[in-house]
Amino acid sequence: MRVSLKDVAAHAGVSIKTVSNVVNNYQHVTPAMRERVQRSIDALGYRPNLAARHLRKGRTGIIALALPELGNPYFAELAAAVIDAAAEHDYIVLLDHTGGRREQEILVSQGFRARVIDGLILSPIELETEDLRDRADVPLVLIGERDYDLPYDHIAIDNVAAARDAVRHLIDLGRREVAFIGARRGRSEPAQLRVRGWREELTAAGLPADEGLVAATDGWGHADGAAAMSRLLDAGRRPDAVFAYNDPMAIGAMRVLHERGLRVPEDIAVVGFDDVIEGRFGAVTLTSVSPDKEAIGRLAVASVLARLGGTAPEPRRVRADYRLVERESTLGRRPAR
Amino acid sequence: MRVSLKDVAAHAGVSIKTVSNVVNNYQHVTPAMRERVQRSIDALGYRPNLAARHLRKGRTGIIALALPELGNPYFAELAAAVIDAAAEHDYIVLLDHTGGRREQEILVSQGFRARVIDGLILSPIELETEDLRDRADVPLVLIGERDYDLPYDHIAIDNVAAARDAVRHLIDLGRREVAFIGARRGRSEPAQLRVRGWREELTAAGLPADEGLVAATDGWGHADGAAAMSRLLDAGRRPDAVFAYNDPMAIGAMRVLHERGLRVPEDIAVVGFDDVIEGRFGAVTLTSVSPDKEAIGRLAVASVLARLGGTAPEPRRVRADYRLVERESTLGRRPAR
DNA sequence: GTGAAAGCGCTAACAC
DNA sequence: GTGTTAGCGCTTTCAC
Repeated sequence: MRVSLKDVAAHAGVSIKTVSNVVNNYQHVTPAMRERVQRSIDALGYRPNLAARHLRKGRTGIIALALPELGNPYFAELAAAVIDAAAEHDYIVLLDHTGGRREQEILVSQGFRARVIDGLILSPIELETEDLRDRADVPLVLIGERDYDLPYDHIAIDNVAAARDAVRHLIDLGRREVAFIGARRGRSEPAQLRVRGWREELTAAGLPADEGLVAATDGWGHADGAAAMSRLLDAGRRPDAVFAYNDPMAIGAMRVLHERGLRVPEDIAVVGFDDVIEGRFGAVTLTSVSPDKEAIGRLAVASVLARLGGTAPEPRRVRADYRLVERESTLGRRPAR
Repeated sequence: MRVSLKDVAAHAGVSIKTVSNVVNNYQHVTPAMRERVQRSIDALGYRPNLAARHLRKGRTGIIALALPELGNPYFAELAAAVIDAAAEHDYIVLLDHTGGRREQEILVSQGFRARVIDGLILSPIELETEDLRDRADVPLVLIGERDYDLPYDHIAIDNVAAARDAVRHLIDLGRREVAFIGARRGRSEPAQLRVRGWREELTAAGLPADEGLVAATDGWGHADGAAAMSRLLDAGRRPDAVFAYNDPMAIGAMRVLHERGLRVPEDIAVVGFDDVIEGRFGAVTLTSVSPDKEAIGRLAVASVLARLGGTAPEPRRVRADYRLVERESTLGRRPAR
């Protein structure tokens, strides 16, 4: 059976409170007493019962992280960053995946799936502003590329600027017809900011932002990128560059180009988003926007904990860093990886 | 403030117990009473406090899943499978990553990091048999390719057989010098079973199992596979086939072959392990052993819960299915993906 | 079928 | 500095 504070107290011949003091590193305990109690703790193999502590304190020590999918390495790496950042504050992370589906995201945001959490970090895809109006009581922090006008902290890179940088890079290389792969059908448009960046930069360069070169997709995986690329080509379009919503889609698109005998970057240059490890090891390495995942994770955790501690200022947008990593899919083979 | 059972009881003019009965769907409650209480529950927006319930029942409703890393999509997909399987039983999953480091794995196995869990599913890399002798009290289920002689449930595919199938496939294609990439230095040898399969199948085919073609690595990512491949080639070896410990390593190796102008599969055929999505979208799609991740996740969860429920039989090994998916990296371009 | 009361293990007042 | 005690919100005997 499990040993409790009481057992330790009896074993050490002291009161429960004293044991509690030792366990919680309370200041005013004499070293002698501390050691005596510690000995009993070790002898009995006492481990605090968190459920009881939580009941008492009203805190669980758990924050939830809800991501669209784990299979995308970007989110996997982000999850690792959040888990590590939380661990530094003695918090543990409960991971959930929404599949990027609105109903799931709503459920998660209302604390349905994980009802034992102190706070929630959510990366929404389809969630709409109105879904967040009436929420459960735990602090919520948003991460990712959607743009919401709501009183929650939101950690993200500047998606418009990053997209502009990517398109600028392509234009600087002399490309004139830049396709965008990965806009979304329907009213929910997660890629909105990146499409906007694409449009703004083309316009700024005096180039037409040809909406016929914007390929919508249902999902955001390799296969969706491949399908979108195929559709574009089948429609008779032959852009000289492709900017994809994310790396998996860019890689899917490159596979199609390869199958059709089109060379990357000679015929078509490709830029992705997220800088996933996979992009560094293909036959053609992938140029990509690289968000500082570690910072996003760290900032998100800090944000939740600040709100939990009541020390948080007004809800705010926090910008994480990013940089454009140029590789073979735009520069060609010469430069080393 | 949070509403409790007591509040609901007062509001409905009944006792706490009656409300509890309704909340827990206890059988013997008159429909009239049930509805009256339900109305109060709805009116007050009552939601049960899980911490209290857990304290009382001694269960938390949480199981932990400890994986070497999330970045590897194989583990990410496995995590998704476990999360879904657990959700079907109203369990939530706490995800942890060990980095495949022994100390971390020991800590996790002793329930150090997550002390709120009812059970644990662990995928060990470096963990040794002796590390598991003295453990915390929650049920433990092992998954993955390590082989332990210990009284815990262990869910895995037949790694030796799968490796033999992979090598057999290469031999059937006429390959005679099959390298193995991803053995491990040091005493801990996670790849052990796969190396054994490699050795057995070569021997069975009357071919030499040339240990000089076994490349050891420190990690198991793309870069490790690339480095191992480079080393092999730099040492003057020119196998006509490579069997890699996992897909990322296989892809890393293919990148090196590509850089050196060696063709896959004409010059060197490549087989990976895990059937990660990435392998289906490279310039050369990757032949790979495809474990039934969904089954592994489902079986692991079922196993933990059975042990929790006390309905579990003797600790046992459970074999999940797998199949060899043949693609361009062994068959060449002709067959469709 | 429903109510009263004990207690899960812990923390935090408050006494001493 | 250490002990006593109440009570977090719930489930669960056991009466009624």
